[in-house]
Amino acid sequence: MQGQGDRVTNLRLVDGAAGTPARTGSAPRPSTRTRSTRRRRAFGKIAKQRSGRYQASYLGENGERYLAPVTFETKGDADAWLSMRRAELEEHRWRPPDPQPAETPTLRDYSEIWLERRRTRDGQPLKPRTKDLYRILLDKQILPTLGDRHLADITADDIDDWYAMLLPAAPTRRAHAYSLLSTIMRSASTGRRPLIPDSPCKVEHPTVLHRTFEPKPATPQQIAIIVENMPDKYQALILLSAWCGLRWGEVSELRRKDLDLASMSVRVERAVVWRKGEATVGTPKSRAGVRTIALPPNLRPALKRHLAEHAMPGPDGLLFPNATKTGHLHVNTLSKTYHRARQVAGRPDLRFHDLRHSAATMAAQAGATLAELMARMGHSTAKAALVYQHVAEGRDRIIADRMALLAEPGVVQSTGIDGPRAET
DNA sequence: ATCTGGACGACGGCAAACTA
DNA sequence: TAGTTTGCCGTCGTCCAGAT
Repeated sequence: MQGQGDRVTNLRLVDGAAGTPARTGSAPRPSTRTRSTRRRRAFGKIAKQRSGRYQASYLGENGERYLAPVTFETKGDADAWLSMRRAELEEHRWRPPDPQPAETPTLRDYSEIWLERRRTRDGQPLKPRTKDLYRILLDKQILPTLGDRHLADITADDIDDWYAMLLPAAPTRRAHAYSLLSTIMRSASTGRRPLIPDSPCKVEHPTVLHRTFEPKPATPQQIAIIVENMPDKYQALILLSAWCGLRWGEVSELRRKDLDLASMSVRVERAVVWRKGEATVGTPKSRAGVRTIALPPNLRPALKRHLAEHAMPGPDGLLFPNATKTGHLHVNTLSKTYHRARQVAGRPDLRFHDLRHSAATMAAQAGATLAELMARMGHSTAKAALVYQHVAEGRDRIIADRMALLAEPGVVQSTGIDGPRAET
């Protein structure tokens, strides 16, 4: 049904296609040639373009002239296409082509290519997790509703309706889906050869409102209780997460060579990502994630014991291998024991990642400057680190109290803060 | 034979972090 | 700041080994 031709009113679009190869999903490619090319044409017209390609047109039942949606490489191909239209007319199968331009690909076709070719701003392919997410968003949220629509047919109203239909109960997913569709449509409307004049994604305030992030750090006492209640082989892992702020992907990729008990430091230069049951070692989340962190001396005995009893052998031996000692530890492995341990510590709300927040808060309370905190946590922007500085602002009270001591020597005041010190 | 708990994979969901 | 990219969390289900 598609590909019979377009009204002359769509001439501009057709002209735009002249000189370019036939677009996908357009006219069926004729495979046969007719013998009538030398005779005067009884049906339709074939015009040679400046590009050297051939453009076919014919009169429909309604007397209106229709152009083939693509130009042809040879005159024979154009002729064959006309023969097919002629047969349709003679057998009364002919229908006027869809008034909407049909030569833009469907959203499904376009997004498949888009996903394969997409590069981040620095020219890298998408990370596997991101590609997985986009795949799911396309398959579950976007394509079932809009996949068969041609790009040029999708209106802002369609997008509004689709957006309204998405489950508001899952705001993040909804925002992601919209954001992805918006990006794809923008790609289609820009570049060297835009397929549509403008992106139809016009939803106002589509993105989820960012909540203010409030870390609820654990105290050193709570951390100690959690550690005590973890199986022996995971205790050092909790300590490193809670005191050095390592992310899960970072701590589970640590190897013997990364840990230096002589200088009491740990080197973070790799992270592991799980995808479809497979662990992949890559770079940390950000470039600033590569760092060396000084270890609080209080961790030494536990780390030493861990190296002796649980880590895999050799400099490349994983510090925290899986049960069979054949590979990386899966995050879910810890969940049950960790949940039990945090319950005992009276902190059922403390997620594993909050251990990292605890480390940052303690570092800030111990007097780390913004730059020191960023380096320690592997933050590349100040935004995240500032949160912890804010949390530790009680330090200002201490400073003020101590300043008062300077004025009144001999008067001892409580600081009111029993905050942790990195050197304890 | 049944139960229990550890390990871990899949998946839906949210938040953190980065960048223009 | 908005938009984009990436990682983490909780839950459910399955498999398996050891205990009852």
